[in-house]
Amino acid sequence: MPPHKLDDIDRKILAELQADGRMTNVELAKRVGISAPPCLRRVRTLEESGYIKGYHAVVDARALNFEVQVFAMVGLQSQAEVDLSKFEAKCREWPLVRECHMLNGEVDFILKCVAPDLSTFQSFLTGELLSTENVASVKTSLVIRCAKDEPGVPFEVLEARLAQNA
Amino acid sequence: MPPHKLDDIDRKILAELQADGRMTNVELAKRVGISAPPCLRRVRTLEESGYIKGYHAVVDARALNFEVQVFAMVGLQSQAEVDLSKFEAKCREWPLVRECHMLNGEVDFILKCVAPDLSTFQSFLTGELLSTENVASVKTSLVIRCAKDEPGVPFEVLEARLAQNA
DNA sequence: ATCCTCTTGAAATGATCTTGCTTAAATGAG
DNA sequence: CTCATTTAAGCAAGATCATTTCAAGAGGAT
Repeated sequence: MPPHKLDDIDRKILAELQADGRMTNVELAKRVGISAPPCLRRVRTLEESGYIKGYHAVVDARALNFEVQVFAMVGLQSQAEVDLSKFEAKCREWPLVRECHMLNGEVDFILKCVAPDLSTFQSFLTGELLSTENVASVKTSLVIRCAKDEPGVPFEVLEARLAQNA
Repeated sequence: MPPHKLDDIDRKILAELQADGRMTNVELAKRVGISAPPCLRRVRTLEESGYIKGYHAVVDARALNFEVQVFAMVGLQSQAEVDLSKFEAKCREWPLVRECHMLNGEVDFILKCVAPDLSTFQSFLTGELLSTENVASVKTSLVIRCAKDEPGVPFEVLEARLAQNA
């Protein structure tokens, strides 16, 4: 159910819910300029057709004593599809690994990891990551601080493109 | 208002809302084992004390024609605090840059970027990023595919640690 | 022009949110 | 150990919101 042309209102809904996922439907309807029932129908449609993949609360990791965030650049020995998939499956099992992206270039994967402290991460690194078969090299970088963290789509850019094509 | 000791119920609430940020309060209350009013009070407290930093809908970037995702490793010439801050401010202004993390090691920053297509990204890269003062080097890697993307805290790990300390 | 389809908005109903109050349990001082 | 204090739970009520139903209007095709 992927196609389903979006109109301006749909995009506004997506932008609003991306900014505040707990907004009530009446508030959302008011902001996008339609009444509540059609607004709710649109939201449901956007959910069912996959434009909205879920809703999440952003929890402060540091407040929960996860002090350490690390990017790990991983190189594998074999890049055969089977081996790539095996490594990805491992990543999905490791709770400390929150993101796993396959890249082009010299590095095969980049992982974003969290841990309560450095020693916890180190034991994961040596005990799990580095001792996984097919892992050739791992280069890690500690996150000192985060200047921006806004996952999602820049709707400003999207609107600009649409205005241009009109 | 950062302190405010969390108990088991609070952690359950955080875990549930991280998994489904749009859950109704009565459903949440049922899951964590208390009635609705105290549950809502706890959620409000968690929000006000900063444990919950916000709620967001996850929008499918690809469905909105953002086909390209790139990690950019940036090195600066000067690492004086003023210059670091200047670069971070730039990143906050660039809509294509969704995340900006300062790292230790040879690379100063890692950026996660999105773009509708490669050419859009390339013009951003050459026209903006590379022509910014103080930027010494940029190495980019295209994301081929994403095997895991679960921002947030691994509550399984948190619970395991607490059980151990008990 | 007429029918068909699709979407909207108003109204109604049921569920949820939210507040104030009461009560019970936990904590500490004497 | 007892009592005062504090903290949080549950209950009940009104307000708000979600969701369904349905009639009406816009747009397209015949």
